[in-house]
Amino acid sequence: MKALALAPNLVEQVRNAILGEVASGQLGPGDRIIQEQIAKTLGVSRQPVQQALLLLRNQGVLRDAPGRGLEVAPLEPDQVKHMYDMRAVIEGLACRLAAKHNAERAGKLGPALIDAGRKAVASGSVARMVAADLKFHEFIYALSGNPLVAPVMATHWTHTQRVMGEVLIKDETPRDIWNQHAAILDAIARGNAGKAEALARSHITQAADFVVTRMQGEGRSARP
Amino acid sequence: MKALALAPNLVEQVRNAILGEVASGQLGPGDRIIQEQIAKTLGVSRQPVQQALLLLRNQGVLRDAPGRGLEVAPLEPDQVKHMYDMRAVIEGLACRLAAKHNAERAGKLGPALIDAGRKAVASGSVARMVAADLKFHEFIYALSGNPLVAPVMATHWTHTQRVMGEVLIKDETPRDIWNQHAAILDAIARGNAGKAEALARSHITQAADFVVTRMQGEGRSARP
DNA sequence: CTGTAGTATTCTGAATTCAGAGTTCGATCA
DNA sequence: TGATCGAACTCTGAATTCAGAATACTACAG
Repeated sequence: MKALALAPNLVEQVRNAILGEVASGQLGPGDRIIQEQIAKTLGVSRQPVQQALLLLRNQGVLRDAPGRGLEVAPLEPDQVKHMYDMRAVIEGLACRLAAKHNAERAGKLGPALIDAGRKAVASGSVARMVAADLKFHEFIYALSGNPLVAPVMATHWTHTQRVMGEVLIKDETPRDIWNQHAAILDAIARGNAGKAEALARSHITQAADFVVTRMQGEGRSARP
Repeated sequence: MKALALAPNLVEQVRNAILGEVASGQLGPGDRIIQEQIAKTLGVSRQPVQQALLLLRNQGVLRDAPGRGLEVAPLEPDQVKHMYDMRAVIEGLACRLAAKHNAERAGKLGPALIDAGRKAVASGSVARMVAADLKFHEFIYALSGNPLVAPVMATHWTHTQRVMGEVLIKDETPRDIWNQHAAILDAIARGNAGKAEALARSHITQAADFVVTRMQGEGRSARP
């Protein structure tokens, strides 16, 4: 049995709520964040809100707007590029470790995720595609056996969702993402650590190029 | 001019104070963290303390001790190994980027840091050695031009200081760290991104092996 | 002497209150 | 008409207070 689930903090709930607003575009870059307003909306006091905001600021989702509190951080193409650079090497590490330590588990459980992903693409729903993508990568983070990977990447996925929200909504995105995923999984399952790492890196790098180009084409994030 | 330095938060000060206690060994693994106690000691209310603790918990310096609040996270060799794995790839990224974008600046400003480091080793002071080490690496983070690197690595350095405090105090540590640093710097200055990355990785990996072996030899962290 | 039940204490999460800094709007003067 | 000074308001950081939960201690029974 799962035993006693530790109480879901108000702080955590608030954090997720705000994160959701940002990722879904309800809150756009530059929008001001007012503690009391959020507190009232969510029906809690300012205390947990303040803590959640502190966390989000430290993650880079929000940033100081000196004199007027916090605001949603803008999504500069440069920033996104930096983000993806980081993601590429960490993802590479995860794949390398997964190949080294969990090859057979990858071979056993991975194909189902690939299938699910391809089905999501077929469905045409961006949300489902992102979800399947996330699931595949989280699977690899778990296989890596390094508990530090997942939390760091969670931050990056937050931003990724924002990028998706702002850039990819009205776009054909499939490309051959899932072929790449399949190739990565294959390398891991064969225990080929070096190849797995290299493939993962170029997978992320390609995604980065795609997204950044798209963003620049859009003439950066618009504000009403 | 530097303009108005943004107010030094109570939260930040509290965070640094606690971090210092942990890094210096005043607070050892497993020690309980009592909000009110810290608040009284530092002469502030519990509010900023609580926020600082939240941050430290998210960084992994503290961890939940269900039912009795927070405690200083133990330093398991496995954990340290994972930490260094992460550090290795990020450090590799930083060096690669530095070589790509800031080769000549590295050649101009780097040698002074190498000298300073060798002098620190000669002085025999562990604290100075760690400080010089940190300074060299921070220099590279700056050269990388990726603003996400430094913050992530700051976390790792916190832990590194703890490891140093617990493991290396009574140890001869020089080895050829600064020769390795010199080699890395050279590769960066020549713009050889691939080599810089590879050297950085093996540099960190070696350090990891050294530290982890030492920790296991010590029979993990002692509690009185 | 050991195990259990009950009580008292301690500590945390959350709400409320307080004080200070900054901004914005309006009025007055050039 | 435009600019500057000033007052009121808004928002944040920090302190204080409140309520609930878990632990530890003590007393009692077996």
